Amino acid sequence: MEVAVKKLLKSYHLRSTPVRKQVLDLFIQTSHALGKANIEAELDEIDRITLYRTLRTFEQKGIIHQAIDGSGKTKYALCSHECSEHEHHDHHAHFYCTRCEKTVCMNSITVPKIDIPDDFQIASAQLILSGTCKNCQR
Amino acid sequence: MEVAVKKLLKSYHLRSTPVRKQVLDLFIQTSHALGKANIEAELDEIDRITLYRTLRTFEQKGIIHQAIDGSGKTKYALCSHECSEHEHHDHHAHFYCTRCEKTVCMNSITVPKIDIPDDFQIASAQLILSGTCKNCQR
DNA sequence: CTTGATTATGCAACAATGTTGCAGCAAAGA
DNA sequence: TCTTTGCTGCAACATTGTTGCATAATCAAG
Repeated sequence: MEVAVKKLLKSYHLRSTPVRKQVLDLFIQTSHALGKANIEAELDEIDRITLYRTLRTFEQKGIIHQAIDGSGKTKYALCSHECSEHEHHDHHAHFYCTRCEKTVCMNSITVPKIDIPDDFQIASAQLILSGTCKNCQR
Repeated sequence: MEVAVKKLLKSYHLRSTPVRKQVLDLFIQTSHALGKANIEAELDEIDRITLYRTLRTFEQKGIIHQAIDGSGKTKYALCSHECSEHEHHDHHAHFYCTRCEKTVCMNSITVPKIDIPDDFQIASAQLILSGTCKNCQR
């Protein structure tokens, strides 16, 4: 897997550095979206600023996307394969569990077609769902 | 109008203070959502912490709601009349213009019914649209 | 109109997050 | 191995979020 991550980075024209490999690997192994605090907790000793820039770079390259969930914290999740540097395709829903505070991408749910006044040009649409997830229900 | 704002505050069981009147008045006169920085710029000399608490209070009482727009900044807008302390009804879309960075509520657009896996209990749903608004198109 | 109970304000202080500049170091290809 | 290019980590600072506390203002009762 070490090799896979390396290849992945290379395919995005990014250098394989320890930080990037760790962060990317963490995203691959995690099923929910991750905030900076989460990542810093998982990867001890990681530099705050380097992480900030790593996430920014990954986002620009289309490796990860922001998972806006209304929690006020910026979270990120792996993009689906159609994302690229030039176009993000994160038009799926994000579900935020208010109990465990985890956010997951729901790739199966895409944002329905919306009827908009002509005055507005829509470039992207996102759907935020919140409630309680399976694990948090009794 | 001075009187109207006062009455409005009273109807929410809030004391009429200069700060609250100013902030509420600003919301009434503004057609788009406002972030803390916007408000501080408009109302010079306003105390940062007081503003923070004022917004929190207004939100709790159902006077304003957060307009999440993916910009990373928390913005607020007036609630429609159906909101109360106990239930927010901000299930309309928010449109974020990436050029002028203004966010507007689109009360006419409600979030469509979504088909969700049984595992999840949805408590609320929000729709974020972004692109360019009328003014920012040439 | 005064007064007293209650609530709001503003300051201090701190945490978390976002952001840039820069010097030194590491990666990738020649 | 060397050189170029890009990444890292530190310093430094801005913005936002948040709580405690003493003082001041509001509002209703008298």
